[in-house]
Amino acid sequence: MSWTDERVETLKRMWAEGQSASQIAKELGGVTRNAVIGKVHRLGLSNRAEEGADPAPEPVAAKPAVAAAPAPEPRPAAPEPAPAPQPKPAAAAAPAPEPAPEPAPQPASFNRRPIVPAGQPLPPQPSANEISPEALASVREVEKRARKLTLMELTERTCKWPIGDPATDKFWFCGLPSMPGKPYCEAHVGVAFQPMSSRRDRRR
DNA sequence: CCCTGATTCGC
DNA sequence: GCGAATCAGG
Repeated sequence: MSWTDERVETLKRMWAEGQSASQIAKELGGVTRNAVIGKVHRLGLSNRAEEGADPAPEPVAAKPAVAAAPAPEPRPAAPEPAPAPQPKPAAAAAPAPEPAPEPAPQPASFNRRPIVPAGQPLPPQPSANEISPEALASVREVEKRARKLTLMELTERTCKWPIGDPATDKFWFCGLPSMPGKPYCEAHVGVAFQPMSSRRDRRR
């Protein structure tokens, strides 16, 4: 495999999106993460910091709150890392039809209903059970940081907790590092595997 | 161990 | 220019 313009484009885009070298390598295929990193350096885009903006520390979170209610910040607007609107540098004479990937417009006749996959491989949703407030808060927090992987992107070590409605585009898998030997990340393990007890003492 | 990026250096 | 091997770290 060689670094064609197209592949370099993908590399640039994904790197700008903050994807890891290994993820990019996986996407491109035929190259290792080393190759990707090497290319990144040769292209001189090693430094992901674009502007002289603040160093913006990584959103360190995820610790399931040991003491004191976490009181999760009501962060209303999901920042959505959608960067790089691809500044088109004035394409000269080219008409450039631009394929425009329209995301399947729903016909008005489309009847939406609360379809639930019925399959039982899906883990219990947080709302379906009594979850400890800590675990719940942790899950909410972690879902904001989900890597939003597709089914194909899951590996043995990525959290397979589904997020969103499978019937819509708003569906993905958590994708954060899973606990060794478990299918989910720490937060989701917390809500997936319950001791099952809470309602045991319902006295008659 | 799993993963990350950074660097070196023979090709 | 390329990228495996290696280094340095989380």
